[in-house]
Amino acid sequence: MRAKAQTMPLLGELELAVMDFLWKHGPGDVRQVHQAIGSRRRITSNTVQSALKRLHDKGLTEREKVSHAYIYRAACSRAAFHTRALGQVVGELSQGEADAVLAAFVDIAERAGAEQLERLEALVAARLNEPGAEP
Amino acid sequence: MRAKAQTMPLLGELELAVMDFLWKHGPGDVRQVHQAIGSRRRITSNTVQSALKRLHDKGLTEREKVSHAYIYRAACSRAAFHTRALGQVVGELSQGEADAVLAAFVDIAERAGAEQLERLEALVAARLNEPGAEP
DNA sequence: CCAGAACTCCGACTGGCAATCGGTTTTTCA
DNA sequence: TGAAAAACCGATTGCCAGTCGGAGTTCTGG
Repeated sequence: MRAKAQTMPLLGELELAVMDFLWKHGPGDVRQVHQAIGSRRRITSNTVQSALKRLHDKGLTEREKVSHAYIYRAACSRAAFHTRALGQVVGELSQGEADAVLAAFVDIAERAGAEQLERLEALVAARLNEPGAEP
Repeated sequence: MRAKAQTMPLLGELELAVMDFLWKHGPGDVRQVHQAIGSRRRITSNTVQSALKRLHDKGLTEREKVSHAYIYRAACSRAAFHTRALGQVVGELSQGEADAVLAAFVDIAERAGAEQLERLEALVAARLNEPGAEP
């Protein structure tokens, strides 16, 4: 029964919320993360800790033991994560149909507003002009 | 235990293969699909039928009973599906960070080759010039 | 020095989904 | 009418996220 094996980079909702917190507010311990996103969900800090742990197992967070508690921080930037996640989905979709994926993305950008299309245009232009450069 | 609830458009590997077949070769019955993608995987046609059925439950295939057998066909174009799937992932990722997603996508396009970047540029330009128009 | 607070770890359970079949019923048609 | 082809149903397996409870571990203040 294969399927989700190579699908590692996709996260659950709580996991994503946790990463979001780390990206927005920087490193934090379980208490802080739970305070920020866990308490309003009515979940125990244990649940938050499990999420942090799973994220750590997946290599998405790094941690450092400060006294007796771990301080977690995102192991990659939001941008890098986006690239990985999108890349994965795109890879699954574009079985030799790269064009279709490009078109689909442009659709989405357009739907998000004309200004997004313009931003996209600018980004592409920038890349075309100067190759090489990553986060 | 929420999480994958709104994540409907994401498919398993077999399901994706089945959709791929339908997009490439047009409508087909269980036998044909199994012949094409199931036999080389050493799975019974029952398994293929289950996949087709699940896809039908999800609204991704439509079917018509021809004599006693169903003829399945994709309920949406590959492009539409790509747009939905990508849109979903993008939506999950871009919690107010639309820009980052755009940049990530450009990264991917670039990684796929400079010609992809140029295609992307062309697509964007086309959209900017004439708004409105879809398959 | 020690009790209790603050943490971490581990394991269990639930719910859900894809894959995969086997067995049963229904439909065809020679 | 009876065998063959199909559809349908339901069970099983594996995996994963979410959620805790409880059992150790480490501080820390009195």
